Amino acid sequence: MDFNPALGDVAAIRWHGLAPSLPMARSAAPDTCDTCDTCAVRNLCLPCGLDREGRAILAKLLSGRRRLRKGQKLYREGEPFQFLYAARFGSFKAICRLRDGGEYVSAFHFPGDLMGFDGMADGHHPTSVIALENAEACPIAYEQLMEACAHSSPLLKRVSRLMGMQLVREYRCSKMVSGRHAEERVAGFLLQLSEWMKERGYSAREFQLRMSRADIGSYLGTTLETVSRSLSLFAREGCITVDNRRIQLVDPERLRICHAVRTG
Amino acid sequence: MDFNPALGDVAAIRWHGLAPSLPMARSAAPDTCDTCDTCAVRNLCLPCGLDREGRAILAKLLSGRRRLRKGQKLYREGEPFQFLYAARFGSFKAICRLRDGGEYVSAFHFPGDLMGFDGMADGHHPTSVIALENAEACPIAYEQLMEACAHSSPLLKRVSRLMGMQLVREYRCSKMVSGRHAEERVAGFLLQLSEWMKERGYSAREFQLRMSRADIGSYLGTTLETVSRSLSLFAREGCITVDNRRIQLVDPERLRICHAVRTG
DNA sequence: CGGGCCATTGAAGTATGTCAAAGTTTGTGG
DNA sequence: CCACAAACTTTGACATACTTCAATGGCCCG
Repeated sequence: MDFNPALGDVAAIRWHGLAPSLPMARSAAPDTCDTCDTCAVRNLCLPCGLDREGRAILAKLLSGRRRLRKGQKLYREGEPFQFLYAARFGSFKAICRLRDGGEYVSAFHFPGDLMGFDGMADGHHPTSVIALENAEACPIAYEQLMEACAHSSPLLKRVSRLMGMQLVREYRCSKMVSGRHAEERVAGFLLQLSEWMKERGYSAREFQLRMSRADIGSYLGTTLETVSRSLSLFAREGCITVDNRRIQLVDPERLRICHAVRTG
Repeated sequence: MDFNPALGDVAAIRWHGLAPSLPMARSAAPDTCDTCDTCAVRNLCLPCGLDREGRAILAKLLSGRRRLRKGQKLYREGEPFQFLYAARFGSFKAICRLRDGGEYVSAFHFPGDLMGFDGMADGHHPTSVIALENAEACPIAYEQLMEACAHSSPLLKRVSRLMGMQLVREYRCSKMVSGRHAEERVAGFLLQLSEWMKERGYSAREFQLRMSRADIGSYLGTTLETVSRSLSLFAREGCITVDNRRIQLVDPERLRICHAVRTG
């Protein structure tokens, strides 16, 4: 495969009328440079907690960004694993093909998340990652990152921690799904989303769903109809308001109860 | 908490009439020493692929073993994360408490697996790991391991790969569960178990389940009754034979079909 | 403005959870 | 080594939460 994941489809580069600029090329403008210092999510992402030296090392690993329009793929299932990607803005879903041709959503990613760890096992990505809206991600060459980790203990610690967080996120997901009724799953999903929004400085009470009901259903191991019905139910009970993809958590506490214990 | 995870319950040490020997103490007998060279699963575990130097570094990190009787805990939920544990023999389950007091099985572990990565995220284990039979695991001090990784690039690569495999295992599990009917899940579980047995040099066609039907049900997001019924069904159809916990895969190919597509 | 995607809601069928009872295996203590 | 108890497994009957199928309406993008 002579496909360079850091480059991607040419179509991905032209976007919103911007002049096509190769993402691997270092930008000429110094304020849109490839250090993390100006990034909105630097406190969630790799550089968080690193000293000046660690960040200098990190800066050398970063080279340009990948800009994606809604629906475009950051990487594809089966592609060789060469890069981790830090989500800069926009949101993403990871999908996984099943033998029978179906697909399911295995994860959602938001700014500050590191994506692509799944390729570490055997050097190929088992999932595809798709932008749910116009989005941008910073490719990080994995080999170089490991090399850098071998020289910078703080960087190694940071990377390990992020890997651990990825694992824990998986756990939390199965915890949310395991043995729970559909409504509890949807309630849990909304609460988790609210958490994520809060972490990123957005309102925890009101937010926009970036994914379809079908995506949510797939992620939660149920159907889009059940998701829709659950949302309608919560709205009828006054826990939330739903306006298409705009969600308002009117009574998060009650939603939490819905999540924890089955409502009668 | 002044509980030393590498030491564990004193009861865990007395086992099968063996003289109590502190697992942290280096064994006097040279052939039961703490290097990996004599271990049955060295080709699945950490040392795999490491050169002489890498293994020498690794040997210095290992100090004794944790011996557990059936039902005893290797580590507990909430405990500070200090060690990774390499499963040496026996099998394990990881359980995760839910808010409502219930528990669910989040993973099974077999010899060669590295356990405890989940603690990397915030320094505490979110799960407990319990021995399903008499078992032994090698504690590896995490801080020291990271330190060693900073000096040995091959070791770092090996550790990263194992972390990746852990992540992928999670993915595979959700893939097995996601959107599938109970029978397909059980079929998938048997096939995965068969894989694991084969990897470890045991028969892929005939093996003993180390876990209860309830454990399997919990792991697969269903009930013990459904697991039992699925097994009975497969047996009636001639795909497998079931003698309590002894399973024989008579027709793995047909089982694979049961796993992939719904049988009519 | 039109077409396609997405969301909502209803009705009906079914897979699976729940409850219960009986049989089996395993472990313990005399 | 045997006997008893506890834990586990199997199987049946029943209830129900959820999927599936279908039809309608809204939203967004070209």
